[in-house]
Amino acid sequence: MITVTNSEIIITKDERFEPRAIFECGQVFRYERLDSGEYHICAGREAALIKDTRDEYRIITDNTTYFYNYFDFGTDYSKIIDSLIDKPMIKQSVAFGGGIRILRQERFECLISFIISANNNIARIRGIIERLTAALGENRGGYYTFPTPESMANADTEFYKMLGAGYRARYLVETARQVASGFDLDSVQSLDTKAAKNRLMSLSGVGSKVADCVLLFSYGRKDVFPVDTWIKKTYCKLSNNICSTEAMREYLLKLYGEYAGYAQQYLFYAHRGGAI
DNA sequence: TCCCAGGCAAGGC
DNA sequence: GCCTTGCATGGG
Repeated sequence: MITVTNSEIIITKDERFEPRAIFECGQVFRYERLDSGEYHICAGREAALIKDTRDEYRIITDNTTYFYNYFDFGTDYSKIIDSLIDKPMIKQSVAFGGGIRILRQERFECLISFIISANNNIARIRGIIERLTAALGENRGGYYTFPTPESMANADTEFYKMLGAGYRARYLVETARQVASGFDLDSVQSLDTKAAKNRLMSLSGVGSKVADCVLLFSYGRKDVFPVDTWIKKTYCKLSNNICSTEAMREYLLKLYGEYAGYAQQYLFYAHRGGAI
């Protein structure tokens, strides 16, 4: 059961909702696990604290409407799992990470985050994003908002190198400037998935994998299948030895169908986490 | 230490 | 079109 008040969202533990799985499955980077086991999460201009009590989780925030949508509480995950569970390779992954929810993230934040993610590791990605928000975000007393396209467009490549972005610095400048000067991220939603992907890939630093992640995590598209190095390593063997990135992506997309994006997250989290 | 990371762009064929 | 190569950085 999910209960919403004006200061918290309460989720009983029989729901598909597991903070550790949701935050540590690699879909998002602006979270912190506190010593208490609570999670502090920043998203766009908002923030929330997720508490774990004996019988329920409580999302403490002054914007419950935002986080109700952010955590995708309008979607029935048990139904999705039911439709996936008999497909190949999925059962153990769901047993491990069945509490994942695919977050509905801010588009620009998600785009920038996954440009930074290219050929990078999660610990470093988090550090770069943290320094980026501290430098260009707005201080809201305890946390920073994600920078606007305009503020990012006004910085130069040297600035992003200073944050540790390395050779991605140029991509960040170019993409921020494209978005700030008229590339309409919202209008991409009206396109079908293939056209939306091509549109996103016209941005600097956005290739097939980053575009899939952005579509999955901030456009609610589930007919995508991001293939990264972990998926590649694991599924070369399990995909009929179809091992080139694009061929594997097509194969797994077709195999899991309309819910491929969910399947991908369950598989990624379980395999990368070493559970399988 | 040395390998590697939620890949991409550019250049060669 | 497909394949190869170079790439900045720091975590483990």
